[in-house]
Amino acid sequence: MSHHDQILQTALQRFAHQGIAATSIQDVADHAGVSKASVLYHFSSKEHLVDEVLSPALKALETLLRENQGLADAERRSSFVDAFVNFLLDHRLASHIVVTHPYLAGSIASLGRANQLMVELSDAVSVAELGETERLRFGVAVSGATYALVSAGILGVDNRTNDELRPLLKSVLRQMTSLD
Amino acid sequence: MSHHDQILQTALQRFAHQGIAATSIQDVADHAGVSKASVLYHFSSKEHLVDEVLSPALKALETLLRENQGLADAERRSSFVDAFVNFLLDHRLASHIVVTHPYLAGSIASLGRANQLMVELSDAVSVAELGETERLRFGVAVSGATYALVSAGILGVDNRTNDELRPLLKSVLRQMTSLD
DNA sequence: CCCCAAACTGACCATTTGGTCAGGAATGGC
DNA sequence: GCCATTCCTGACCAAATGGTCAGTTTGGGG
Repeated sequence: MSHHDQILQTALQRFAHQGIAATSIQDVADHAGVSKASVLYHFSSKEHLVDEVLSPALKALETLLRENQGLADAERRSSFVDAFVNFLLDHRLASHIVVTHPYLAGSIASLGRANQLMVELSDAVSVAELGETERLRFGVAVSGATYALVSAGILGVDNRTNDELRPLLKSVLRQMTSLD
Repeated sequence: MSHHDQILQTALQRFAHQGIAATSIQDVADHAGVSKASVLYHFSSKEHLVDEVLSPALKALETLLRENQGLADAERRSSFVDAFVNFLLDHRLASHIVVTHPYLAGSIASLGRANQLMVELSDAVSVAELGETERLRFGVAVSGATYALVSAGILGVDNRTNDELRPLLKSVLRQMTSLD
């Protein structure tokens, strides 16, 4: 693997494991086996490094949102639940980073964008015909799935493989959002 | 208000608003209107300051856990849901801090303790008689409520007062955990 | 009024941070 | 073999951080 990609992958793990603020460029460099100056050669600043790290997850989230506009009927909400679970499982570390850094949204572009997408996502869910209770239920289910997957150990769930987890989580979310 | 309490209250807000790592002692001092040395006079280190800030929420969580041992039957789970919603609404900022700083659990005692309590809490929920699906559903509901309340704006929910939110959230959680 | 302990502070320190820069390897096209 | 471009690094810098300390202010009890 190229140094470029090695740094990206290491940074993803370090940011998710220690938090962005507590992860210095030096720390990323050490764990990636390169010099600190090399990290800054490939990614001109720490902020750009975070942006590149989150980029794949952001693209996936944008696609998910584009393809699930207006979840008016139960059928579309059902397909949305499936797609969202897939997204979470495919981008667990990136989701962890986004969820645990709401306060950096103002200073790091990609985190701001991620939060914006989450708002759009909740808007898409909050179509008028759903009542207040139903909206809250849907929101709690979606954010619950996010947090449950993202937080280590709390549910004793993270020692499962993605493939074990996928159908279980989809089933639970369908029940909770009254899709079954 | 005494300087001591003024610093505590300011620190709670700053930690929740900016994250612990990104909030310097100087920052807390400035916003509290005291000197940095004064902060370190009252709380001998940043770590101790965090501990004191989280202390009331931790005590409340310990009480909640003690009074809801073994949620074997539906009745007890019902009272647990109510108590947990009350806890979240009474300690929103502290919950925010705990939820967004899982990676500091190893270096800050109170955050470690908070995570430990969350594990105990999920253990208490995971009684044997509940099936795998039910456990996951209960966990998603609880963590969903946590995250929904804690994350600003995502659900458009945080401009409500606690008193508006309390019955709504309790109702939703009861539905989701099949208590109604 | 005096005194002493508690409260508070400015100055200071070692360390770490994000970032710059000038220069040294490596690499591929000619 | 040579050259240019890309890759990579050690040395360096200004700023900020957590924390110490010696000393000043403050306020209540005798």
